[in-house]
Amino acid sequence: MTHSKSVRQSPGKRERLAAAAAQVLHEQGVEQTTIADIARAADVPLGNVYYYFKTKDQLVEAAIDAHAQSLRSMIGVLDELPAPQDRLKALLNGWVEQRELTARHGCPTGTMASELDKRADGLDQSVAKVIQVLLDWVEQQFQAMGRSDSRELAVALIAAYQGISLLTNTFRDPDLMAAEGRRLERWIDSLT
Amino acid sequence: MTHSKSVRQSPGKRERLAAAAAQVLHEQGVEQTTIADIARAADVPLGNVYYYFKTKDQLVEAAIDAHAQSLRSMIGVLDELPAPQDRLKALLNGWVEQRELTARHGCPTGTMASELDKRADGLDQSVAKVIQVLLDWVEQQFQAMGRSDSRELAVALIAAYQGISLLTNTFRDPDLMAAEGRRLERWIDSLT
Amino acid sequence: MTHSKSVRQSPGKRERLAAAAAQVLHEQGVEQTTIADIARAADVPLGNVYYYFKTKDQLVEAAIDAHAQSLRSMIGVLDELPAPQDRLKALLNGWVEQRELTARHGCPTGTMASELDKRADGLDQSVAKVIQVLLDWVEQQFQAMGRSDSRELAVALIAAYQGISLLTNTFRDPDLMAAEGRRLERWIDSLT
Amino acid sequence: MTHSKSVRQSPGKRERLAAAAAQVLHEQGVEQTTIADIARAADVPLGNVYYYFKTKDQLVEAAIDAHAQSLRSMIGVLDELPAPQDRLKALLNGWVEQRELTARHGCPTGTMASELDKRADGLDQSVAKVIQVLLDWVEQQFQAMGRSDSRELAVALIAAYQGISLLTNTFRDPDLMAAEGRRLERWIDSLT
DNA sequence: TATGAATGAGGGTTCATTCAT
DNA sequence: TATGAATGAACCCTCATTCAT
Repeated sequence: MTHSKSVRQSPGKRERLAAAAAQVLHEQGVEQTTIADIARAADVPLGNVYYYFKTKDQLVEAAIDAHAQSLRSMIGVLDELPAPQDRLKALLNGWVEQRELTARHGCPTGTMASELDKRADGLDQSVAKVIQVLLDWVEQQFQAMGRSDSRELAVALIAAYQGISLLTNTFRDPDLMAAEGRRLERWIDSLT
Repeated sequence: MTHSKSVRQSPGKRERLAAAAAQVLHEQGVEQTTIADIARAADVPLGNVYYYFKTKDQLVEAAIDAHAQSLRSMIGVLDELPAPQDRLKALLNGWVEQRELTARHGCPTGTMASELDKRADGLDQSVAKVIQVLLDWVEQQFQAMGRSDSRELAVALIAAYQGISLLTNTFRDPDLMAAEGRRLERWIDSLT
Repeated sequence: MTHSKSVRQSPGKRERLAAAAAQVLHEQGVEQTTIADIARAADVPLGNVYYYFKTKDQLVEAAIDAHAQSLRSMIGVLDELPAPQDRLKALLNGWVEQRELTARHGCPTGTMASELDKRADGLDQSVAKVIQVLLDWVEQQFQAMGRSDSRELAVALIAAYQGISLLTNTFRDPDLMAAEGRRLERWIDSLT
Repeated sequence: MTHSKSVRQSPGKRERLAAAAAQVLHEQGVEQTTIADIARAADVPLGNVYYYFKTKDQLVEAAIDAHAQSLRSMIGVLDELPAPQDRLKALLNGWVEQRELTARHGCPTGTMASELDKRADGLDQSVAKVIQVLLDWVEQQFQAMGRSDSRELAVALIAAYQGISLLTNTFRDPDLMAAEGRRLERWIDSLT
């Protein structure tokens, strides 16, 4: 946000850093990742990183923001679909499509939530907000389907995704995600 | 199990360290926990830790073993119950009873699986095995209930637990676990 | 004085920087002050500072010069007074009037002399010269008062001021300066 | 204090570090001194320093304590003298004897007070306390001499010392201290 | 076995200075 | 001249691991 007007600087360097942070932090975890790792991934000299982000935490925050952003854009696409059931199934579809990545590193938001919870800073709240956004959206879909227990169903769906992501990752088996995706699809159909 | 032959050494010091490791690692996460933390929690002098565990990884392994052990003993208790449905519901019950702890630190095994996956060592495989044991047991119950899709159902149940643990922890809301527990109970009933 | 020929450049920017340096360095000390601090205080872009001053040392030098300048102008005012005793008492007066600032940050010249002595560069000599100027002027006053021990008395007076500045600052008590000012006034009266 | 009982450790390492800190910080100033400098001066491996002092600030505090300690012992010696005038003159004597060191680095306590004042931490208060001790002791001597203005005189004497230390250091001229010492001796004699 | 102490390899961060425009 | 950005050397501090007794 802050530097968006400046034209002099290598364009999008801040964004490049945020994107690199999002990727590397997902792959290696927050604690295992050094600022030098992120700098290298973004092809930015180490010292220069601090021009854009004053602390490692701010880089983590930026990575979370990046995930939030891609979540919002995904939701934007899903909202194009007319029927709420189809929106939810499209969401499932996206998850299943990402199963290889998930098998390797887990759900980006979920692993971060898990790891950041162990720390004193407020970053865990930032991740919580991201998940909340998705939760709210899913709830709306169930509501649109006429379910009065929409909240509970939304929690169940997100939990199912987070849980299968963890198993997919732990066993490094993308098929787990695929199978659970099909099961959840049937479950959604059964709710109408 | 390990070292059961050596009787000479200070009784249970190794076990005390393993137990302390299990607890502290759950509370703080692997990366955030120093050997000194564990030594202090076990009331063992720092230097002495290395007599029992040559590396930090071995301590982590011992903590995983401790979790495996308590899982086995839990399974032992559950197996007393005659009906597989009741066994599964008792399992659910245990999860719900632990919801406060889960809200604070997540599922011990799940958070470790998530964190250890980011590391190069083979510790992630150790956690995977622990989860595998539970998975297999749940599968057996579904099989005993006459379900041919027992594996898929087992995966779904464990995933649901792992996922709701993560949400419970992220939002620090034990009620999430309670509600999902009730929902899963109904789901199990519906499978007969 | 310096650069008075160049008229083209943004008027007084160099002076603004020197003045800002003098103030901020007094408030924060040389080591605690970054070039960015001075740039901000002078409302000059960081990079631009280096157009006027090639190194931090040169900025410090400029700050010292600024203090020298204000010392010279003060002496100019004092010299208007006809009697040397009155000139010295007016000097005391000025010190006492600044006691609040001194309580907060000490004597600008004294604290710099103290800090710069610890460094390898020749800046300590620059501060020494400033103090020398004052010392010489005070000596002249005592000489005009007919004292043959004028040098010793001058040293004593400046030392008393530097010392009480340090105590005033250390204990953050401006009253110390006020009381010592009165005492020194009586002392001067006693010398005639 | 804390480690005084332990016999295993290289005896007095903590003290060696504190002494080295006191010396090096006096010579180079707080900001100019790195922990590595102190470690080298004490012949202690860098990392090991942190076993005894958790932060640089604690090392500075230890150095201040060392100065306080030597002040106390000096006072102990002076108190042996029967007459308060002689005690004060002996104090002066000690200052004059140290004039070479003072010319090179200033008064250890004074320069620290000056430098630490610029920092946010509470270390300045620690130095203030040290000076306070000396101030109180000097005041007692003047009181014993029957002076009702003992506090003011004490402040004046300490200020004179601090000030002449600064000048002695700034001009690197130990004779300044010597001359002022003689002058203050006469002054004390004149007060009886 | 037990224990305080020692070691050293990183990691995060700061900042004077330089660069490119 | 003006300016945001880039660079890299240093510094403080942590911690797994080893040592000496």
